[in-house]
Amino acid sequence: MKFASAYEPGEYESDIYAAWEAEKAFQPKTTKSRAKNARKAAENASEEHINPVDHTYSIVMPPPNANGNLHIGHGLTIALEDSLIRYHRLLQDETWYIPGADHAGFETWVVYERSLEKTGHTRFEYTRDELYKNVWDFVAEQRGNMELQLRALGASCAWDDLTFTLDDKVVKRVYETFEKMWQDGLIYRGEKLVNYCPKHQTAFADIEVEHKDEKGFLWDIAYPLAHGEEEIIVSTTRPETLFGDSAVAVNPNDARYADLVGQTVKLPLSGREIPIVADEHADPTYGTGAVKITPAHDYDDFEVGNRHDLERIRVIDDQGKMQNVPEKYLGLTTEECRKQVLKDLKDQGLLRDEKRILHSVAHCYKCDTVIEPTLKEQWFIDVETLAKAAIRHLKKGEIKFYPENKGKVLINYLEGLKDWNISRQIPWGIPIPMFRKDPENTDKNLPEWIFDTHVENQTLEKDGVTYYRDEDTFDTWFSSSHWPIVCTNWAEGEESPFYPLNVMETGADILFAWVARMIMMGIYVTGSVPFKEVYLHGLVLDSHGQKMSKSKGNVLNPLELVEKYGSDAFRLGILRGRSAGLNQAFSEDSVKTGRNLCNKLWNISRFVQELIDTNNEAGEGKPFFADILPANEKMYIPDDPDGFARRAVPPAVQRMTFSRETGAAKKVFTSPAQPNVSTNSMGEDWICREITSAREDLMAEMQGYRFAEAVETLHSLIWDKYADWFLESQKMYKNLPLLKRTLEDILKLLHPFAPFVTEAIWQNLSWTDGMLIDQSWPTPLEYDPISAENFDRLREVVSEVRRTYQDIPGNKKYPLLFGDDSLVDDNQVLVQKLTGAPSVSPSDGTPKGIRIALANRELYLDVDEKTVKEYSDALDERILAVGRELNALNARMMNPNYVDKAPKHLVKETEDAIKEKESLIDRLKKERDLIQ
RNA sequence: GGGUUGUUAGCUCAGUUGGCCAGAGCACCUCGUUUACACCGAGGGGGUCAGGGGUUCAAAUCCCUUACAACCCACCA
Repeated sequence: MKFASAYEPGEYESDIYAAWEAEKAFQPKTTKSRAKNARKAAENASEEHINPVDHTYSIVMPPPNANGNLHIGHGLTIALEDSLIRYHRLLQDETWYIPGADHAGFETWVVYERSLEKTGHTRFEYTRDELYKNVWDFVAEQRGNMELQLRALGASCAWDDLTFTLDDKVVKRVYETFEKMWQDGLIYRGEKLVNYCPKHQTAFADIEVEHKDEKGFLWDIAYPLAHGEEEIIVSTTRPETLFGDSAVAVNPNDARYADLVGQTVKLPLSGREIPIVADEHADPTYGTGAVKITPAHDYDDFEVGNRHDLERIRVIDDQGKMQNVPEKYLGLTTEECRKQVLKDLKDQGLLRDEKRILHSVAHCYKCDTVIEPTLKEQWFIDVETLAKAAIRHLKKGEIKFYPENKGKVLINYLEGLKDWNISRQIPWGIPIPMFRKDPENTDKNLPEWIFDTHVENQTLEKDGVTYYRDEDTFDTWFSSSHWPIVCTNWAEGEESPFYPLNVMETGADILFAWVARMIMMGIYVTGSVPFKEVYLHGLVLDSHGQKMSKSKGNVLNPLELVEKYGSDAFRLGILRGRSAGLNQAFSEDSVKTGRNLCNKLWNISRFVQELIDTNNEAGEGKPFFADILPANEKMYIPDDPDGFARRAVPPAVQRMTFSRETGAAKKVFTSPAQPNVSTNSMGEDWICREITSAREDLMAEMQGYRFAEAVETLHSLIWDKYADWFLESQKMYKNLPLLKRTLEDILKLLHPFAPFVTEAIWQNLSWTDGMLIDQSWPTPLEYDPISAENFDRLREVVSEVRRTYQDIPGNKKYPLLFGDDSLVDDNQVLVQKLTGAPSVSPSDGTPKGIRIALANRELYLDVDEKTVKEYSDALDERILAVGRELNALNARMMNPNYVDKAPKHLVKETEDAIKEKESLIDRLKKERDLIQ
């Protein structure tokens, strides 16, 4: 006996993964990076072993943070993507699942800066280049963890092709695009308001800012007119910025202020004179209807400033301190300055009102500091042409979205997209390859900026002029928008069989930040959309539908669940009850269900193997998998200085006796080497039908990304059908070749979702060869449909007998007698086995005991009269129930419209059902009369 | 203000173009240990598919409407 009585995932998973990896089972045969190997393989291999590449199937992994640990969302991502990949691998597609690691610019930077602070240092003690080097080392120390975790989840990705977001090929591609955009005039340097975090001292894209509703105040401040006694009262939530005011705006239709437009006011506490302008921006119904305009520190005011050509005065510096203000306020923080200004205004009698209000305030998504809209020179992409092209392709339906509505949502977003700020003031990222002319040099004929990729230099000499490198780095989304292009090694003018990707799978929360940008960039760089389909998953919530968060303490760690229940259990669990785009709950219970299914399958296999062993020619077989691979020999020790070197093949794996050769010459099983099977009994025809139809259902479900349904289909096939009925029937009639074949098919069908247990079983079975991961998707099984249907009837009989046993008072089983009933007559042994009846035998022709409540069946339980009487209540209930069903059916037939208009086959079904119910009720009544 | 989603059994969710007595897993109740599995087997209870209206022979499914819940975008001086 090779199978333990319960499946222990911990004993198999890491060894199995190591074996797959050692066999290069995850690498596609032909990718550009492996073209040389493939050519060599083609030379060495005999032709029939090389399967021509008909279909390619590629997915790029959304790169997890190289510096972090995987969370539950990654767990879901891997479960989804790896199932797709493994499914297509079984279909013999040329699959390429490309793994990645993200430098996660800002995220990593924050972690690094925090660790730096702990040592008592700050970033300002180092040059940009030093900092970059330091973070690189910092990340190198950490990374590797993430890759181990991907392996634990079973991700069958092409490790040879792992791409890090700071790899040379990424940087090269990003620079090419940037240069192209620069030449196309899509890049501009602009002084614009940016979302600036004073703590991190960097700007953010709009999308990275979190708006929160907060309690605050609305103050009314009197601005005296420059000439005369009058004053105008403005409403503001930010009195400290009044030093930066360039105007006061009122609505052009606001009669109250009509005669003031064109006059000037004296700014309190400063005395500077500013105009009163008419602008639609001022809402007459809000506050006093007059609003101060601070173009350098407010988005709307910036626009107003443009319309009226107003001065932009920055009064808050990069550190969040006051500047360009009267001596008294200089150097104060915005908060201190606000207090002081309010006090001084109050003292001067200019503070007229203070109202509590609720308003939304922008916060840094990382440190929660209030975002200061700040005037800064930054690099921007003019997104209009990019967005328009993207919309055009989307409207043509070139990308199919799951869920479907996200396509519309995306178009909606692109239509209102504002220019994209791609500068970040953090050293950890890809340097912007632009150099600025020496400010001392005033030669107007020279360009202000020049493009050059020699960013390793801080300065550049050209024609005797010195240029200084821009110190900023790219927004990470700018580089990651190239992900499908870079990972698939797309190149201008060359064939790229793996681009566009078949599907982009990622979180619905980054539809705008990432998916939108990949689409724009893909079209801009390659001329075609970067993927054919997009599957977006929602958030994984806790069991009560609450967002997981550290503060709530409801975070589930995927790796802990893998450790506890196994990788397969986790994957099955997280896919259960989940559909595209929705935020849905998840709990440990669903993982347990997955674990139970794995164990069920394990025991099914154990049982099948037992049947084979005890009924077959004994002896032959191959060594037990667990004997070859000692469980204590773990793989993947990060052993390399740069964190990304390949792991050595463990000796245990080298000892394995698999038939296939290691390397690129992947042996492909083009014609399934499955035994010819034939069916000898109803149950066998039935299971062949069920497997075949489940196979078809699965294919449709995978096509439509209905993962949860696929899992359910498999659960029901394995548990309710294969184990509960087929195996039970095989305890009576054994068909060894069919047992083998059907078990193999089931292993293949489940393999995409539960790769480890299925492979572990495959390795433990005595007759299988090679590795399951390399097998091909099962072909349909042949069966006699009539015979399969007869088994359905037999199942009805068995179920009804079991139900009747349950209903009879006392826990006793009674002999089953059959009259003129060939189905039961022909299958007496099986019926006895399945019902647990003490005996099954022909009746003497006269009804006695309890009749089994099935139409067209002459079956009795040989029950003594006393018990029959006790049972009569249940019988009455049964008669009533059938009567109700009959009434409903009759009512339908009484409706002439139904008979006329409904499809004929439905009407016929109803008629048949009525006949059956009538006959049943007739029999039941007779039986009741007999009892009474 | 604009957009999106959800409301189906105690819980978490399926239900593909309208059509067999509305399904699954978990939980619950009863019974059980027979050639694998108690991470088990057999049987069972439980839903007027959020409310209202409409279209249809037929609606959880299509249309309108109300309520509740969640999310995204924009704005909030």
